[in-house]
Amino acid sequence: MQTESEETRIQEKPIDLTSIEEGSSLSSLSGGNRVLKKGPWTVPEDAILLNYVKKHGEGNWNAVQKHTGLSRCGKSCRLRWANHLRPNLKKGSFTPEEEQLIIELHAKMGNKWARMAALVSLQILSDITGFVDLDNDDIDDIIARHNLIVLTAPSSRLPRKFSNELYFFAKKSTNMGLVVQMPGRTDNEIKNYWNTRIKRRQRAGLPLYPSNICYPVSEENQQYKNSSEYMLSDKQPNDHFQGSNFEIPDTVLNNFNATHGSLYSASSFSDVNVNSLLSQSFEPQSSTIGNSTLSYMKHSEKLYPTIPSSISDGLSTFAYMVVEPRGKQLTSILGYPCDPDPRKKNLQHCGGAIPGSRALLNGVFSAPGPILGTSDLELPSFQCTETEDSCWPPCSSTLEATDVLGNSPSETISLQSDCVSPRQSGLLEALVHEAQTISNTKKEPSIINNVDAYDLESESVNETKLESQSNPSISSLSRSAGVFSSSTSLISCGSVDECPHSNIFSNSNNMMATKIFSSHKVQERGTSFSVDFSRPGSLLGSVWLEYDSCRVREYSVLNDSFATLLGQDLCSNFKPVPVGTPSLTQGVGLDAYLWNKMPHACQMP
DNA sequence: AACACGTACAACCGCACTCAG
DNA sequence: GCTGAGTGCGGTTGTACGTGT
Repeated sequence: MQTESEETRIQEKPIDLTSIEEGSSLSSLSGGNRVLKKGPWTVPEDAILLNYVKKHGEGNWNAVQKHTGLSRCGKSCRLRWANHLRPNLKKGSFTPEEEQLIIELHAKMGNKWARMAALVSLQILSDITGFVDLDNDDIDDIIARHNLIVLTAPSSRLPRKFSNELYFFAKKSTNMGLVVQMPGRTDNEIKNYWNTRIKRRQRAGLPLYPSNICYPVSEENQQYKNSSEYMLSDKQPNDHFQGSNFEIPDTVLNNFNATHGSLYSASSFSDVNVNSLLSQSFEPQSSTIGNSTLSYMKHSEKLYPTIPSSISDGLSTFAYMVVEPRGKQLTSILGYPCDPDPRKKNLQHCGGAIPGSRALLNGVFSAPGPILGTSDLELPSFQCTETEDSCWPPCSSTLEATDVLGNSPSETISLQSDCVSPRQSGLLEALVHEAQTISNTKKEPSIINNVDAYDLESESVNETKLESQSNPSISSLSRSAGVFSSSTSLISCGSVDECPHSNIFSNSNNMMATKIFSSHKVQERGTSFSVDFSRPGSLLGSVWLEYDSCRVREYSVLNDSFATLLGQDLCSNFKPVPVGTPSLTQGVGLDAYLWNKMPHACQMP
């Protein structure tokens, strides 16, 4: 927490490293006699770190000092980023619902702050979107009973670089999918909250857990310890939760089904993406990508009445991408103040780009983001709040397409695709197909990524033209391609007819092999699905696509995250769950994998 | 106004884990 | 298999702020 006086003091400092180092009254020596500053971060330091992440992405924090001269150790940089600079952090007081959830989670999990943070963030997602009303139920049970496929992992098992705020949801038998990067609470927040709460309660002589938290902590924790897969364990210790009446609002789903639409949701599609845009201004804008222009809509429900208000209400925090069915517009609904300007509607067919995404294209990309020093950002943190519509608003900046590795924009990716129709197919399925397509066509050396030709009406997975650069990662992903799908359409990642070039972005340098989850159902029907999760664009990028331009570059660290999450070895480790295999998802399709039921690679040991 | 105390939060520290070489 | 770098997590500490006396 930075006080006003402190902030004033900080802002008086010039933004140069000298001042930072000179101001290191609290400093220590590290290796090489490098003086490392301790204590509160200053605005210049934040700017340096932000700029670094913008250029290089997350990770390799120790390199920050080397590359920027910032007198902070890598751990400090990571912490600062994770707890304050990272976009989509929800700050402010905990809501009663959050508090209740924390209590429950702590009763079940103990001091697993990071994991609790992820789950609390999930609740936040629920609150905002209305898509998943967790209603304090056990999340695993919810996921199972509602046929959700969830790609998430307890943060402790997440591979490196994977944002533990990143979740993927897919409602089976629908065309809906959610890819969400949680506007979450940090573990530190929850930890602090809990500690203060404990102290308060202890001081007041109150029991640690309210009476409605009836399961003993020790027992739960013991079970938790015994289960390496708590989060999505087969049998949760609190099975009494299963009696809860959780329901995903079918109306939400039906609305989309009615239009054969699909929904993506993402609050932030890339930490780095957004972060990279921090220097951008806040101004509504449209984006031009190739021949396409992206538009942002402020009031999505007006333009797209099928979007439940509960969802649209959350657009200030989340970015949603609605993928309309074939013959309809592909519309991006971004979780930022969108421009209802009808003049920009003509751009909708071109799909969308996520503000802040690094999915920068050859065209002009609208990159929303606060400008340091020009926005009313809360200092020292830049995180969004639920109600901050101004968080990551569109801006009229043009970003040079530069990937996380600093590759030049000229290193573009040529994408070609036949139009995708999400009808009768889920985005995920389309993605699965995409990966397969990649696998089948990876031999084409000149282009990195493919674009799906995914005729959902016929459920054919042909007509896809993949032009993929000869890339080891592609090969890797192809080899590791597995299946992650259900018999029904899960996610429609495709574009529409008007968008013949559904492009997925990929950073060849960061591309990782695919991890694909297989449904026995899929295998039963012999469908060879494969999802290129090394190109999270398959999950995400496909909706913030460049449609007209055939050359795209993937700058999304989110993609990296997905790729990392999905890893490189899943396929090899993956063992399809046999039909009839007992599952926690009793009565639920086995393709609704929970973590402990997912392919091994999903279960980070 | 000054002080003490409690609260909230940022940041640091130590340990453990992962992964590449 | 070993080692070191990088990273994540939980515990702890430091500090600013609010409030009551």
